[in-house]
Amino acid sequence: MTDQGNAQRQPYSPVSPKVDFPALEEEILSFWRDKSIFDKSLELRRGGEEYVFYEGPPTANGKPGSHHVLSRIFKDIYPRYRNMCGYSVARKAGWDTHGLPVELEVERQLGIGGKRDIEQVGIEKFNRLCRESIYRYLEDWEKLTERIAFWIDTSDAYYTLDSEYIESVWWVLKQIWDKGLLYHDYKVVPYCARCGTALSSHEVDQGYRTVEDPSIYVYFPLADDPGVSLLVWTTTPWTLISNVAAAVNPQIAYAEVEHAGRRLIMARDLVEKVLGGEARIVRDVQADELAGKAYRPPFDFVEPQERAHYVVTADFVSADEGTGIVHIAPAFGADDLDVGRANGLPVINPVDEEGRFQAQVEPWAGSFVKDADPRIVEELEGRGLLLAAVPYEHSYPHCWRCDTPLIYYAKASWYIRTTAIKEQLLAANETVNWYPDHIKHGRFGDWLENNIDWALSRERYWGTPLPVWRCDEGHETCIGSLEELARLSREDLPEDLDLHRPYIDEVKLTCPDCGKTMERVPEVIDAWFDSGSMPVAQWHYPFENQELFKRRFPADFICEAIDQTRGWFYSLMAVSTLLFDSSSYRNVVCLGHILDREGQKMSKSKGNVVEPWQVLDRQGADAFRWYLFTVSSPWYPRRFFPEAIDEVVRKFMLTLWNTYSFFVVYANIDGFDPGAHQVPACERPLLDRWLLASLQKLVAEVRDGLEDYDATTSGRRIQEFVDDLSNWYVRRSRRRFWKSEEDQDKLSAYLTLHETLTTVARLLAPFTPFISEEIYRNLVCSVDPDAPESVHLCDFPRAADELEDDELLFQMEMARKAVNLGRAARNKAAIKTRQPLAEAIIVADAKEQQALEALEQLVREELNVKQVSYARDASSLSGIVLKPNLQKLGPRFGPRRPQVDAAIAALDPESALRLLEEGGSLGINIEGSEEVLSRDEILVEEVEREGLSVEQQGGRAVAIDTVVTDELRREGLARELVHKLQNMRKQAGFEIEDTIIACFSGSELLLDVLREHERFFRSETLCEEVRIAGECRGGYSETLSIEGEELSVTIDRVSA
RNA sequence: GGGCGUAUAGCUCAGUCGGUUAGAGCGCAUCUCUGAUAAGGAUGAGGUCCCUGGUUCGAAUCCAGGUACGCCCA
Repeated sequence: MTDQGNAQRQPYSPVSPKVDFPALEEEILSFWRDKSIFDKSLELRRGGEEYVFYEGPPTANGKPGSHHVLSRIFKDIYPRYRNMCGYSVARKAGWDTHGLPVELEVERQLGIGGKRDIEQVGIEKFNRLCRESIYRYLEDWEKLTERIAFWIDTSDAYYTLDSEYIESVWWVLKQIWDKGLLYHDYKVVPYCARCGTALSSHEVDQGYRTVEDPSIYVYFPLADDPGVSLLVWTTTPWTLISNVAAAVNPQIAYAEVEHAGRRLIMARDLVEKVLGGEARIVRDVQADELAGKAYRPPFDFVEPQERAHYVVTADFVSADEGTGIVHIAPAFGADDLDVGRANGLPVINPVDEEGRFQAQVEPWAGSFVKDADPRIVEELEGRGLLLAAVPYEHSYPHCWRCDTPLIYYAKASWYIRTTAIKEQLLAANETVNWYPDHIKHGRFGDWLENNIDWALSRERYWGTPLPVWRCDEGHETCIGSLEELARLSREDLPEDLDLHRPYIDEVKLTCPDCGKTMERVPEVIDAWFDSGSMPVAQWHYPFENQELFKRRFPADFICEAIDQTRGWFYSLMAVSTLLFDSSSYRNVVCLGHILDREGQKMSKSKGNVVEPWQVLDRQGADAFRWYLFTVSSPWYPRRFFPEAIDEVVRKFMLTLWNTYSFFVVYANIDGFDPGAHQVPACERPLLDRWLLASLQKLVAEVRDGLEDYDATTSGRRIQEFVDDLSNWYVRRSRRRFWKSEEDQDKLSAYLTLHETLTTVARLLAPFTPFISEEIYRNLVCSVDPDAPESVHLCDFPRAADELEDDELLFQMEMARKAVNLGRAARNKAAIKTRQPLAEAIIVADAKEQQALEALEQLVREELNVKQVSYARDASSLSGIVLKPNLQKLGPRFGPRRPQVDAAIAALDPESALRLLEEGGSLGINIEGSEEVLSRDEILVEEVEREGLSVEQQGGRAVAIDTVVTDELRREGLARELVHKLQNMRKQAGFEIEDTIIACFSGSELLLDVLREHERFFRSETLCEEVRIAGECRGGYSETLSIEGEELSVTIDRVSA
């Protein structure tokens, strides 16, 4: 260590207390880039135990938002932590590139809508545009990913559109096919006529809206008795054209009713609700009696091929609403199709794939079915078949992208029979740790319990083609590899065959069964199947990387938002259970959503979206990360707005930064090099040992938290520690760094603070990778050329047992509590801390007293008292006064009462009270006569003892002696002078280490104080010379006013 | 319509097994400390612990029903 004042060797880069975090982060980003730190961090741990992370591929179909920052930083922190713990943690990025959202983006771009338009454009061009659209947004994603320091290898990303990826997905499907679990069947599905595709259930639910539809009551006259009609209710008039039956429930009681000159049949319980009071019940009717009865259908555009238009029975018919008789159109309802199958009813479907009536429905041919509703209603009314039409408000699904009302439509689709592996799925789920754990048997477990077959196919263009080929004979084959495709192909495959449509559709196969030509079925598959296949497909398994796959299956950790329970969390588990009868992940963190300031969901349409760049450019990525890690449990929905981050910056980032900058400022002044000195921890002062003990506890707690995927608790603990570090350790130690002697005490302080800051930097590395890198590089790399060049190449700290010291932690806790109470007592007495006082009395039991005695000097300094003494209980700190109970004594003594008052006041309150409480009699002398007072004639009031100020809380108490003697006052004035001079130095713009000359004139009292405390004054203010009433030339002058005394002061720097 | 989750100070959040006067930070007011700090300390104002009912000696906490918001499903 060099002598202060000598030529300085500054070991560290100077640090400004003012810091621009975003600019700092940009510098660090380029350091990471230049030195390939991420790659080095992977290389460093190669060969270590694998910790496997799977990236759930985001759909790069738009710019990333704040919620993506949330998921990406949580995906970042645990792998970073494991990497620092020595695990080998590969981080392969991935992109979900297929699916309807991409197609819609391109449709918008082209200004077209619907499948017919797309086919006019041409599938080739359309799919090319889809591919380009993905790459356009990828750049935004990669930029954000780098900026928030999500370390993931985007250069080695998997893309679901790659041929290798598709080949693996085909292989997966082939496995399922071979198990007989892939099948083709008609089902009624929610269908968007505009997009020309069925929607999966998770797509459907995104578009429910409350709308008003017509609901109508229609007469179905009985064929053999047209005077009597079934009364049928429906909210989809357009489906009446496809009506083939009417269903009744055997459990419901029906009745024949007379109403407005007609005879009607309907559920008995609904008569009044539907028809009102005018209806008259003619007779009860059993459902059995109705079954089989034929009726006249409302429309006859289509001639049914099988027997139709009669009453059937079905359990799903309810008497909650409508009429208890349900019209059946198997083409347009799931229940209807089931009933139709059970009764051999025909499927009448005069609606094309765009949702328009076909030519045979002459009056409305070409109309979208729902648009035809009003005209259908008019027609029915005109023919006297309509009882009533009333507007009906209900929640109806709309296409989540184009907002077209969905229709339920019988379509042939491909399914995976996941219901066949339900037990295996449930068993696989048992092996998974869910965070939060209620998801496991709650939302996710329930979903598995109620599993339905996976509707796999989509009648679209931009997706992984379904690898099933079919010949005219109806033979089908599923292709599981390119090799197999080439083998069965009638022609040689082009070298660089694009496996997407339309190219794949041109590949014709030879049927292995009959030798005829096979063509591919037209469907592509659900994009969720792509992402669910990533454990194998990302490695092009099983065609390559068999070993790698084995090592990296299943994942130790995945992380997505809560909405993925039915999305990726499910598709991953379903695929791996189908293939390997195992879950593909062991731990899953399930994040909540980000809401706006009002707790409302962020959405473009509400305009309440917070753009991540707003935060990144202004407050920085570390602040953003720290906020999201620590503000609340990640699985709770959290409210978010940019100002919320300001607090994090002030409270945490700047506190840490200033502690760091404090160290650098003084270490540079002293040329402190940690490598050149050693003071064993056990020989360091108490405060240092306390900080180190406290740090060990922190390290252990942070590790525990991160092991348990709880970054929030770990982060909050670090924040508390940094607060203690800055506002207790550094504040308490300030003069140790600042003093001019260079002894073991000063060295200990430097060593302790250096060790602590570098440990905290390593602890923080997974949380806030930028600021920890800055601190580490400046504090470690500057002085140790052999140290790793980045904090991210360091080992995560381990608690050092030998530094732990629970007793010391307890002692400090006691001391800090005593100090807090003592300060409060000062405050109450309005005596500023700068004024020294004689004594503080602390109430403590024997154990606490022992603890306090160990830290007594610290307590004395903090409270600025000359002496600390102890008391066992608080009663000794306060006094009591006895007062006459006027209500009792007034009547008793009358006019003599003032003398009674005086006599009571003259008593020694403590002993008098003791006497009374022990049952003795208290005698007083009133004008010569002895009077005895009882306990209830006396009131006891507690008062503060003269000359003491007491503060207590929860059984603890501290009193301070408030008597300021002249000597104490003069000492206080000396400190006041020092304080003012320090402010002057700051005002004058002097450097911390500048020495000065000071000249004074004015108040004799203050000049006296100055003479008396000159040594103290000079050492505190680095003043080489005090000139009283002397001449000062130049420099900086002020006239100080201290307690009404005026003093002119001039200070000047002593040139070096 | 059903399932899951959330609701505590103006704001952001803690609150252990049901147990004393429900806490912290921010913000506000008053005071105070300070040659690292954009900071620190003290005090104060600020609470229908979402509502209703129940269990209990005792409920923010447990139970039932509701409300609002979010997610999932229909």
